[in-house]
Amino acid sequence: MVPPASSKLEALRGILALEAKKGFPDRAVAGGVDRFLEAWRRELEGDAPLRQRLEALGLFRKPYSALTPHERRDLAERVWEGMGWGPFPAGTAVSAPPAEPRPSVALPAPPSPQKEEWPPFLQEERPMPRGVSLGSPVRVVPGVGPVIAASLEQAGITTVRHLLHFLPRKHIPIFAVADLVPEQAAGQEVGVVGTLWEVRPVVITSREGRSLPSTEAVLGDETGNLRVLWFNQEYVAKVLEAGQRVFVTGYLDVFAGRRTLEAQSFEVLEEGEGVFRPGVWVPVYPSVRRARAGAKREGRLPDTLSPKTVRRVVRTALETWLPRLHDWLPAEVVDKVGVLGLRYALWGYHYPAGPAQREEARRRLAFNEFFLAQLLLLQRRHAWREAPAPVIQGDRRALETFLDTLPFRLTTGQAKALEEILADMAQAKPMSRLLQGEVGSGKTVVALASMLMAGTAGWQSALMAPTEVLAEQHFLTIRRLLGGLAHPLDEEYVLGVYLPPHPRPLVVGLLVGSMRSREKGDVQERLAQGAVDIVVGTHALIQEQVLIPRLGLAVIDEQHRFGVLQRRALRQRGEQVPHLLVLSATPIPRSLALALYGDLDQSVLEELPNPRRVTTRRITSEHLPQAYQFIRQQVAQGRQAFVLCPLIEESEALAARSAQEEHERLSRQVFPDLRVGLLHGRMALREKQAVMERFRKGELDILVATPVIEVGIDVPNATVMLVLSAERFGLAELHQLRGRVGRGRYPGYCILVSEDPSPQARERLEVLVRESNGFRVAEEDLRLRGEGEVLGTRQSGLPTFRVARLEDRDLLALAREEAQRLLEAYPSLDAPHLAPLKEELAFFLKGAERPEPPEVS
DNA sequence: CAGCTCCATGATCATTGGCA
DNA sequence: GCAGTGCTCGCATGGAGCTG
DNA sequence: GAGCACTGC
Repeated sequence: MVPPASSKLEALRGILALEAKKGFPDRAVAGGVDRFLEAWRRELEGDAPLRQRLEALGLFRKPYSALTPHERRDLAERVWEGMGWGPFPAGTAVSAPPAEPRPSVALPAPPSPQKEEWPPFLQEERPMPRGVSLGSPVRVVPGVGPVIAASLEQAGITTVRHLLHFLPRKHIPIFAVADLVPEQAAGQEVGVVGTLWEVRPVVITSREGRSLPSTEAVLGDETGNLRVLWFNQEYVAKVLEAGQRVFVTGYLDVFAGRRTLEAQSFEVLEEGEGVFRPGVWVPVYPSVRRARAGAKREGRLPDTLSPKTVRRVVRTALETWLPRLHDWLPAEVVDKVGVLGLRYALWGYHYPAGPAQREEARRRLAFNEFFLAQLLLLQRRHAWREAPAPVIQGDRRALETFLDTLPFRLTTGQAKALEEILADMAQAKPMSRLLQGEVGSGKTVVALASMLMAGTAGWQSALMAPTEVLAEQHFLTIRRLLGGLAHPLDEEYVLGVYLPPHPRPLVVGLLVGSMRSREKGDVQERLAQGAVDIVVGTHALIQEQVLIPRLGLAVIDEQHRFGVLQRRALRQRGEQVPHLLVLSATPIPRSLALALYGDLDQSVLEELPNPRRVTTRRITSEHLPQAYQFIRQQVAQGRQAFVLCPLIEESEALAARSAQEEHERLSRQVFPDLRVGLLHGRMALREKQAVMERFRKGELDILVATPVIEVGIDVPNATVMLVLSAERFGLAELHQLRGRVGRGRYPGYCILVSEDPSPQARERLEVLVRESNGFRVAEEDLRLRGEGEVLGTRQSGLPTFRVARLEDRDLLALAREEAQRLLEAYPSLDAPHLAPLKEELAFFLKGAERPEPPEVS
């Protein structure tokens, strides 16, 4: 029921004290003191003695708001003494007589007046209790029983260490009441800490007439008061009572002119719980699914652990373990780099006392990621290069022959990269090199030249692509590049060329899963006999029982996907460790490449052999007719056009369908008079080859395609690239795609069609309109994805970077340096004092094993 | 298209009465 | 294992955006 | 009010 009216005495006391402190501005109660008084007076009907007493003191005589500050002070003092509350709090002087109450805007209200202090318990140094360590199961955390433990484990959190590293999804800022203005708190969940002055049940009738038994409360801190409302939660009124200190989160709303907090959760605070105070950010963790315990009544059991539970568990883990946490990063590194100690970083990432703390904490954790990653990469590199590789010195004259038959000359970049590769292969140490350059920069030529050279030296090579489609593309490209040579052998899947003065023809074979088994067997057999010098394929190459006895050079086209694990598998493929060349089509800024490919040397193809002139524009589908008109014009001038339909990842079928539909539509309705072709990944290789051939020859005017054409199509006469649903593509991908046009004598046009009105989507695409340099596009892309989407995720068999960001390049460089230094001193990290580090490294590495997708189809 | 998660929303009143 | 005690946590629903 | 952790058997 309604609390007795007298319980409001405490509230009144608080209000008066607060008014006194601030100089009687009538701001202690949202909506004015009068609002409070009036409501109260009504309730006092049932308590005549008290009412009379108060009236005698003059409390209800005139509206509070009508009094001058001096009169208010007199009144307050009178009431205070009259009620026997002891000496009246002196407070500040009455607010300066600019008689008018200050306009509320004049309150500047610094958002977080507190200093960002660290909780003192972090400094304590306590020994780890016996039998317990960071690796102990979560069960050992006080408050975690079988159910919670099982739930956490299901979410991949099995040990205390996991708990400490279970990072918040976001934070809820705690505000001082006065700072809680709609402009500050708009839309986001906010927290407030304060004392309850009043709690009462209210019934709210929803618009549809349902009645929601709810709870209303007034909460105050030193800066003001706030109405708090719990919809449909009557029990709150029974649980909370006036006088308690609570922490409440919710959404700020202004209803009928009053600020109201729509509560989401609350927590009663014990005395001295200092964690919750204005300025601090409270973590919100990803929700954890509740483990279905013994099939107890499933009725009305939320199937997720409550956020509060998760928060509590993590917090007790932090509080219990941080004081005993030993920083595994050597102290001199911590000092030199100038990052926080591990304890502070972990605490600060969970419960930062302000933005500065959070950023500092984040930087330390980012450094962790970089540092551990570098250790892994460097170790990996070391391991790779430990075993001897064949010394390969090809026939230079044969190389000349090949280069001479090309319709173009190598750029200086290509020539340089090739020399680097050849030099590496001539060493007895396995090459470990990354060749970077966007599509069209001529990576394939370089790779092919290298493989041919290996062939002339009597060694086999394998070129591996992440998907069958790409493997086929590579094969076709190679076939074209070898076009100028004599072909003693020219089958669908096998191709042989003479490379004078090398006496024996060099044979290139294709090997992908979808080939007929007879042909597959054929290629495999020849491969095993050493009769195929260069094999192009997918993982099938290394996963199935394919023997490549004289494998000397492995080239991996790392289209974002290929993991280090596969690289490792390569090792066992031949009789020796092959040289390794990794191709990457995504230009990555050099500094960043270290983070992902730190185990590889780098060759970069910066310039394009044929700089394109491509004009790029962004339109919405309203303007499609004009775009079609434009295509029509170009075709009339003898040019050709691509129309690209998005590939929805993992769903070749869908993409094929949408491409089919588009093809249908264009050929029937839009361009019935033109020759429109269709190309998608589901078509048989033979068909694809035929379609592309026709397009190349100019027998088709328009080619509707899926991103199959990303690689390998080179049709100088094509000038228009129309991309539908462009927002579904990555920027780098789009950049590559537009590289498909404007290759010949004619300028190219890229038209990006996108409906997405969001500013982000627009800005992304605008980058392409503005930038023509692939590296800069990539950089912009990374920058825009920034914040949340970090370093391109699971690129190279490394764990995902979770907190590291692009802006942390400085840290990356430092991490690399320190990792190198450390490994020089302790190559296998065996020193006793590095044991914790090794342990952490293992923990970090585990993050890499899980997300590696099997990648079979 | 489905199945998840996450996130936002959900609602009002009463201001009197009248005298040493 | 099992029961008893004492603790903490506790709304409902619909729409939106993401992943498979 | 229910589930859960924890305690003591």
